[in-house]
Amino acid sequence: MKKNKTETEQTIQNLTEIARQHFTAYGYANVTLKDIAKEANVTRGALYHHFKNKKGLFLAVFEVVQKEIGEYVEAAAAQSNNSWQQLINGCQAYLEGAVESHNQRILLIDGPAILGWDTFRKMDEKYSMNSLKEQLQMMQEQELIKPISVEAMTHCLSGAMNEAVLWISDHLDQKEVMNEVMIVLKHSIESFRNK
Amino acid sequence: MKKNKTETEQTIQNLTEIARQHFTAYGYANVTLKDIAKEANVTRGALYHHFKNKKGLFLAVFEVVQKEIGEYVEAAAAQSNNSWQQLINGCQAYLEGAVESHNQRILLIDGPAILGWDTFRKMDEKYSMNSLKEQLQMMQEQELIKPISVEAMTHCLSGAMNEAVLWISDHLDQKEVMNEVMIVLKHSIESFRNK
DNA sequence: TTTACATACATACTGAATGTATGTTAATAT
DNA sequence: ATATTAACATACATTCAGTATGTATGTAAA
Repeated sequence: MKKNKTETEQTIQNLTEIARQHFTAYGYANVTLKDIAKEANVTRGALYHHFKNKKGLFLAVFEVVQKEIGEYVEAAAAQSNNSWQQLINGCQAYLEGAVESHNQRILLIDGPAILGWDTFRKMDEKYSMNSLKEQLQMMQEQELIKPISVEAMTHCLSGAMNEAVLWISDHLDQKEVMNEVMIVLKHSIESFRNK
Repeated sequence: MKKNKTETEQTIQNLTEIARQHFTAYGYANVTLKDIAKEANVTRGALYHHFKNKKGLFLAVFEVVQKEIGEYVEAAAAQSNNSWQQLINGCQAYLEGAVESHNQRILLIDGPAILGWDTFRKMDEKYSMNSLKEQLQMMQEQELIKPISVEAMTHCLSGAMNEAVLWISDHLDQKEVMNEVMIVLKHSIESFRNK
């Protein structure tokens, strides 16, 4: 019953994708591996063959989601060559990406709880938070930004955005609310400017 | 085996307190009701008599923790009669309270995941976030603060602080790191000032 | 080309933990 | 004095995660 590589790849991707849908819709605790396996037309045995355990499956999904958003942010930032504008673009893209794709639950709610804060932190730094930090770092080295702790700025901005995402996402007029958030963020960022 | 009211009260408080310790130390998913009941010298039956289910027990603990911190924040703010200073004091107190009491896990990690975002949000608004919002509201009405969305400011500040708490709490030099955060927060807050 | 082995699953079982239904005892209201 | 109900205990059902084992198939070396 051994399948060739592309078929195997397909099985894994199937499971990951279906798992993502389930985690997104119902939340980690309310998802059963049985249901996921069933929907993917395999048994739980197959699932356990490819993933260490339920947490392992979640981790795989989590990585996919973070990667997606990370790339979206980078792309948005790259559309300008003004440092300040890059920063703003990146922030806005992060909000948009996280809100629109309905990834909040995986990304911001279950993520820390299931993976544990330390793992979550490492992942977050690896993907989304890192590009923010590097941008700030770079701007500080160019003396565009005051000599404030870059780490502290990064965490505060990141935290503000994460909370904002959750807040925005349960509003009907998301565009409106997001604009309000962006105004606040712009003010904050502006307060870091070296005058 | 019906006990009088003070004894009953004691049972409930016992359970709540022991539960709090367990949730704090091990996290919601790694805590069993059996262990909690055992440590409180009752059976799970008693626990289920007083609390609807595991989530209900967690909710009770969560409320206690939030209330504690909320009061600490209010007290700190009340020590000044300058609006700006009240705001700063409140923020610092929140950081201190959340960091020092090792409540991060209950408050910021398991809270949203277990209670669900909507419940968590309501609780958060009821206790900690509400006083922040009212303070900002008041200051805006006095035209101390620019006409920016108070809600947006509140969420951004709150989010920044929550993330900061988690970041601070896995550092050895917490005082140092907290100071760095406070500098960032002060800058952000300052950017809201009406000039 | 056969043999040895690894891979990709399926099946069946175990164990832990939540939740529920029911029983029992003591306090309180009538 | 008695009925009722609160405060538990006990026993049972259920649901999943995880594990152990079995099996068929592909692959690579002898």
